[in-house]
Amino acid sequence: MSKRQKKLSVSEEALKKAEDLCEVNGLKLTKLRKQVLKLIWKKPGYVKAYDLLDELQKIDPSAKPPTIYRTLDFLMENGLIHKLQSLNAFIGCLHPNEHNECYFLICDSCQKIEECCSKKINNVVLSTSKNNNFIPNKVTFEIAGTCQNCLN
Amino acid sequence: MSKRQKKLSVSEEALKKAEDLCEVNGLKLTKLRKQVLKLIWKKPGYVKAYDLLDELQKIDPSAKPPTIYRTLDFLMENGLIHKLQSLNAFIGCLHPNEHNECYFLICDSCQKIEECCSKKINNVVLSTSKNNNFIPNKVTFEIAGTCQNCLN
DNA sequence: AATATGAATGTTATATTATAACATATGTGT
DNA sequence: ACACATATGTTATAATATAACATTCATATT
Repeated sequence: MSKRQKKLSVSEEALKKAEDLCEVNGLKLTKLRKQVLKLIWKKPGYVKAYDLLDELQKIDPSAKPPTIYRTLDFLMENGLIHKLQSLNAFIGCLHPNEHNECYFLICDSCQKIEECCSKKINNVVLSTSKNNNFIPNKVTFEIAGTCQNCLN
Repeated sequence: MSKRQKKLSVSEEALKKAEDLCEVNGLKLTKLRKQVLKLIWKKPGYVKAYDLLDELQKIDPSAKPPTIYRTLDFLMENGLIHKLQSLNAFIGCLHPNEHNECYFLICDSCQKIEECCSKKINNVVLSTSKNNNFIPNKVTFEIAGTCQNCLN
């Protein structure tokens, strides 16, 4: 990386990764989809669908619930965002592509989310699935609690 | 157990456990709460809140959404049922009392749920929480996929 | 028994989350 | 120019959940 190259923000980097990933996989990251993804990354922590809709309507007044939900579906299907099932909320994915199982540490106090990946989790999912003759498809693993910061 | 003693069904046993647990802990398993718990156990697999409401209204026509949701809250708080976050659905708990972490294998095809508990899961939650200086409070762990039965 | 109290339930209204169904536009290949 | 598939627009409504306040009920105390 050259010295002159500006360091990208997390959000910019996420956008760039998304563009690359779509390019490579022949997916269309349309204007709408890019806008929504940007809005998701704009807020720290997670976003609710209807808050997102409010934001989007500032840019595009014709946006309606299906606009958001369809876009969220696209982004989820392609691993660019995750849904937090215990919160009915959405969050950008830090590492689209590289998906093995990930899980989330959700701070009840400050609403920050830590996305984690671990072989251990993956192993537990695989081994326990195997023990139960179960073929896993989609894993939801969310741990709510209190983060370091909020303990003090 | 005497030879004459009838073997209890899963549902009957669950009700009995619930009664005992409430007795011991000074909780009131009111008529309403018992009715709802019975309805939850009546169906194999999971139940949706509004389906439960429909059932309850057959017994008690005055039942309304808060009736159900308040009762579900009581049952959840006291470990008698679980909420499946990825389905917005509820299911009776097989082993109230003994709660360490449990997780759910959810068959997408037949809607059957396997509730599992494992030290491994518990360990993973603890170790990864520790690594992140995170104090876990509530764990949501749901694996959707296909069960043995549905593979054939 | 009368009364006070808190917990549980009843009741009305509404908030929040999500999708169905159909219409229109847009991009791409022929 | 045309056909086709995909994406978006639009209207309506379904599904999930809670707030706020009123009433009832159990029980503990007097």
